[in-house]
Amino acid sequence: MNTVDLETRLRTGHPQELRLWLRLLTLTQLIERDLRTHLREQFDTTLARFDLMAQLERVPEGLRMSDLSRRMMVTGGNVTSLTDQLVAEKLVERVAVPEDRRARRVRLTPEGRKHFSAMAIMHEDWIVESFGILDPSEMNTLHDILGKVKHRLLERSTLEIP
Amino acid sequence: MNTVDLETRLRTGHPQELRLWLRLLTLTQLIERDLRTHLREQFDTTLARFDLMAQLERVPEGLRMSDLSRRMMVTGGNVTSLTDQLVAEKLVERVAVPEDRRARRVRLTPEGRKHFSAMAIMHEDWIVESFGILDPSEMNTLHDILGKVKHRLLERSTLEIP
DNA sequence: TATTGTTATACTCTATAACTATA
DNA sequence: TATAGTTATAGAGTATAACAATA
Repeated sequence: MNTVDLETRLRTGHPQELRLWLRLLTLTQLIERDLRTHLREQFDTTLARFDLMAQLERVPEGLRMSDLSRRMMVTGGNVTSLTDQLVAEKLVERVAVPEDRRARRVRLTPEGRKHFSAMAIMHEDWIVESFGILDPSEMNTLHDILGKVKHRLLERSTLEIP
Repeated sequence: MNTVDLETRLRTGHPQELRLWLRLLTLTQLIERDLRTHLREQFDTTLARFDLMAQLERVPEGLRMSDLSRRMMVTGGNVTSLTDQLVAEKLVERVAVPEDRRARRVRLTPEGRKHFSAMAIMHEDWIVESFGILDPSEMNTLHDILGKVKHRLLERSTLEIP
């Protein structure tokens, strides 16, 4: 790909925040595209399905549809659709919730867990490779500063909900 | 490929790069969703159309379809489609390129320029608001560190093109 | 009545590939 | 032959709204 990109149009006169945002957006798009390609070519899956499985990975008993929806920040209908696909692939299963007969929990099958582990290792490698130019202190700094922005945005949207 | 056994790898916890990536992705998604909502509600447009107009803003004579494609990092068919929409709204226009009768240049119409200015002001405000919690030196640091990663990724993908 | 999850639908964004008209 | 742009199509991702079952 060429080095001309979204940022090119910016010269002077734009606030620092805007330059920062465009850099953030460009970088995220670059990495995300890479990940999608890798996931499709090597595991015939998508980022959304991978993310759903990642949510389930450390919760052996599974998560409710509503939990998945909240954690993945997408609406319920989408979680149903993604779950249907993964059920068809026998990678996750829906189980009843005794306390609430409306709800269902979704959890990885043994096969799904195994499959996810293989994907996760590759995924980590791709990510490590992407950020490989940074030293640990730079990564820490980045993580912390991004955290400040993220937490403020989350606070704000929570306040707007009522 | 990786021959480290699955369990060993999983027990060591997630690398710093992965935590960093998830934070970057979440934050970008939060801001992007916000922007899309604002652009739809207040200007009845999309981020892709906004981006296309932003590319044209500082190039009064316009850009070729191929330039737009490269700068926006999307394939040509998409640029044609986005341009069609903006032409229908009378915000951009296609003009002939005398030196090459296959090519066309796309440029903002006077109306498009005026409309874009209004959007750009609001857009900047939303972005400034999003990053408002950071002080200038933090923004600088962020910008620089992100730049290192971005430029490395771009170099890498450029090398892969031939 | 409110909530959990499902179904149905529609739109945006994107890639791929076949096509045309020039070069 | 190669390039610029278009057309057609498909799939991912998402939101909205109406709905059924249960609380």
